[in-house]
Amino acid sequence: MEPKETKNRILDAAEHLFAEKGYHGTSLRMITTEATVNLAAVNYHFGSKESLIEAVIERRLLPLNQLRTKQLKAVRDEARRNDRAPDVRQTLAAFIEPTLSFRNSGPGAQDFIALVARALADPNDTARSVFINRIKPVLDLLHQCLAEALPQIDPQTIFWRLHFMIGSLTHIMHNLDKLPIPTEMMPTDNSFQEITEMLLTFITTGMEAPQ
Amino acid sequence: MEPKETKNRILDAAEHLFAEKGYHGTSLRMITTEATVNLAAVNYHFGSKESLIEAVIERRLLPLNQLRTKQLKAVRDEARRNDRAPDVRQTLAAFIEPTLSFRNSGPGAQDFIALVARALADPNDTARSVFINRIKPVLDLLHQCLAEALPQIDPQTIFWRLHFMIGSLTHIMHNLDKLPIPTEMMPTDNSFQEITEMLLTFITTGMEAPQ
DNA sequence: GTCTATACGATGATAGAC
DNA sequence: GTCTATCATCGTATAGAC
Repeated sequence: MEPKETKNRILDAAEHLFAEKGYHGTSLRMITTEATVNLAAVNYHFGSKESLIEAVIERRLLPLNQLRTKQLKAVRDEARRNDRAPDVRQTLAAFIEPTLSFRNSGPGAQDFIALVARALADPNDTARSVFINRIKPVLDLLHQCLAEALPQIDPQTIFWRLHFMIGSLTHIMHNLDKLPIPTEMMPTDNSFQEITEMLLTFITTGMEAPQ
Repeated sequence: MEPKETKNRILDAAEHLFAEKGYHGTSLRMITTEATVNLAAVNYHFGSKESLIEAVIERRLLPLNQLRTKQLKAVRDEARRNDRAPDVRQTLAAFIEPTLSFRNSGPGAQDFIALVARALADPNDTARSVFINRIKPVLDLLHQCLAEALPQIDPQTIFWRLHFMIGSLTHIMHNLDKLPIPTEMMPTDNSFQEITEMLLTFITTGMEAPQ
């Protein structure tokens, strides 16, 4: 078996199981069984269970953050070229849309989101600090763009509203297909796109609220 | 030892450890050691580990939901008596403020919030379904109040905005003292109250946004 | 009724031979 | 890279002391 093949099979299985059962709820045996590799292969390729979850997170997060950064800079630079402030909704969309299209890129991506949601809820998890450290530069850039877009609002207020936004985003991404949703509350079709628009309206309006 | 004393010691220790290490990360032996009771006391008083976490959740959640329900009904009935629509900010405050004052009621309450955040992130956790089932009636009441307050907005849209709000609320409650917050972003004093006001402004404005 | 000491079967982690 | 023997720890059950 090619070496890359083994590593990826382990990463896929780990992503899936960590998402479903949590870090402590998943054993190395479960992972290696699902990946149909030998138990000791994890220690061989990744060193430890803890390094494995770090690798799982970085594999997805690095390209995602690159895309977010690229889109944010595009919005900011376009506004600067035209000598005006960036549009708030456009700025927020530049951050949010990569997250959402990523979510629809496959079942592994949804597992990853569940994994991140877990990591954020875990006060001691190593996954938590990996995630937070990696996303901080993107958040700083987003904050800077919003400060340009909303000069009338205190940067401190923008900072907190940004965290309210992150709460809404992660909550809805993680719970969209897990919530007990009455049928009459479900948008008719292409529901995901509609809910995305609703979210964007909600947070854009909240972000622009007078102090 | 008084019988209630033992049960409460177990509940306190379980709340603390489940919040810190998660359900699977906590063993009954850790709990009974921290509570300085015998290992078998858990099974005697609660039957199983799973029943124990249910008891942990219900102990806090029932009074909290009663308070929320009472305040929501007060706002609604007051508005009806005066033959006008309920105020949106007041309605949201009736739901949110008990949560926040509860959070400040002691260290055990903060553990409980961390526990709930964990439960919400866990797709399979029994704690999750206990929490969701218990809070559903309150959410239904809140939805009904908001529909009265915002007749111009589609109930379906209100429903989703309500979930965006819950995301913001749980995220900020859980992460308030865990986020890496630059000192210049921290409100000068009584920060918790200020952040609450900011949250209320954010979600009220978002909730009232034109469709 | 309440608590304790102890045991059981299952399962996970790990080190060392190959 | 793989296999296996070994050990720790888990949740739970039970018998009996107070």
